[in-house]
Amino acid sequence: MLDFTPILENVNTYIPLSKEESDYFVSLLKYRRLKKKQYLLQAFDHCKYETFVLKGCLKEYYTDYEQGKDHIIQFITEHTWTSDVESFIKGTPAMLNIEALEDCELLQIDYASLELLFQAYPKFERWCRIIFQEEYISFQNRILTHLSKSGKEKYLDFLEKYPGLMHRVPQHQIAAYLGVSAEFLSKIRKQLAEE
Amino acid sequence: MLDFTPILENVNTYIPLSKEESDYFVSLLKYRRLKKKQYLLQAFDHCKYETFVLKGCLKEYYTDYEQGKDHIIQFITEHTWTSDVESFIKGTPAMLNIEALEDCELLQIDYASLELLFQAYPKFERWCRIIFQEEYISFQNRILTHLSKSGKEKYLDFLEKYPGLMHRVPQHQIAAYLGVSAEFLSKIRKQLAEE
DNA sequence: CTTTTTTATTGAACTTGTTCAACGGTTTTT
DNA sequence: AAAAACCGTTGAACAAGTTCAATAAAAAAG
Repeated sequence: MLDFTPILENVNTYIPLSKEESDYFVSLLKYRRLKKKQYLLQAFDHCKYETFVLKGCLKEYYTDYEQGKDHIIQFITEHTWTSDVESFIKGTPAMLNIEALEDCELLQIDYASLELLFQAYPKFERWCRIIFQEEYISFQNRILTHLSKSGKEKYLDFLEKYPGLMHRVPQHQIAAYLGVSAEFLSKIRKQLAEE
Repeated sequence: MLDFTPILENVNTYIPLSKEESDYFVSLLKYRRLKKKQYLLQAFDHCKYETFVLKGCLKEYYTDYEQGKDHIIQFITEHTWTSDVESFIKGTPAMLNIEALEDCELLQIDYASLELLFQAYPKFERWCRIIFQEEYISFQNRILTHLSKSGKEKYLDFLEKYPGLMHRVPQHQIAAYLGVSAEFLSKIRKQLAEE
């Protein structure tokens, strides 16, 4: 039997839900599993779902075909949401890939269901607004980091902000998140170890 | 007499408003002028307003005291919104400065008024949610740019995305937005001119 | 258990971008 | 009208980060 506690807690942090509201919300969710290396979303497809991670870890990234390089926008771990927002909302082809780095358990809601939810209980608009505000703030901080910090500083910040992720994700992918080459990250770590 | 057309159009893009809703919204707004070089917000103050720009141009930036450098998050021009979102919502001290680059005319709404508005007409939550979604997408693209592009490419992208701003804002501030030194931007421009 | 694939490290040569200092030309301010 | 502050450019020396190629270790697949 499926445990909806984590997702309900996630919503309840921002808007208190009645039994009726919780039940309706839960009735719109679909359960899905994904094995390591499988795609939740591929670039150029239409992103049909907002996805909540119950278990596992994924990466959301952009592939630059000219350079032949991946750039990681975000790692997505337990109890957070992911989607290609623009594709989800506007129905345009996705720009991003989302791929499982571990076996995952997920809950998904599609666009039509979300609109039903908003119409039935407008307070969910508020919840969604607050989620986006939070993500906006964290993207803003990420931009500041890129504007002002060296590779070494970005790496140290990452360790503080996402403790444990370093041992869960291959190092060259951390590099693709920080915006440095895999080789350079290796040299940063060597230098830090020598201190 | 004040012209509320631009701000009402801005809202109406996302949610259609009745006369009553428009009137109530407008009644909550305060008009304000700012001269060039004046602050709309200073770091460590509390950001009390969301601000809509009727006329003029501002910069939103973070001052790194260790390095003694400013890093520009965004230029804000006509018909867009600005605030230090985290400070506005959570009441914490602002991290950012917002300063007029030209004489400005502004409309402002404070936190209490915005909550009144949300309670009176929940559809404004939707509007606010969509605004944040849009800004989220544009921040995401900015991060991708920083992950994948050289100084020259970032500059060319900037010219395309914000035509005219180059001639409205001092060049060294464009550099502080792009994340390169003022001298290097000058060299990029020289190189482009020679082609 | 063996093969293949993925991952991390290292060094050398190279590229991109920074720093510093100097200069001349505008704007502002007084 | 003079002085001060601001702005953009340039060159030389330097620092940060990339690329490429080689190597070894670890993990996944057969």
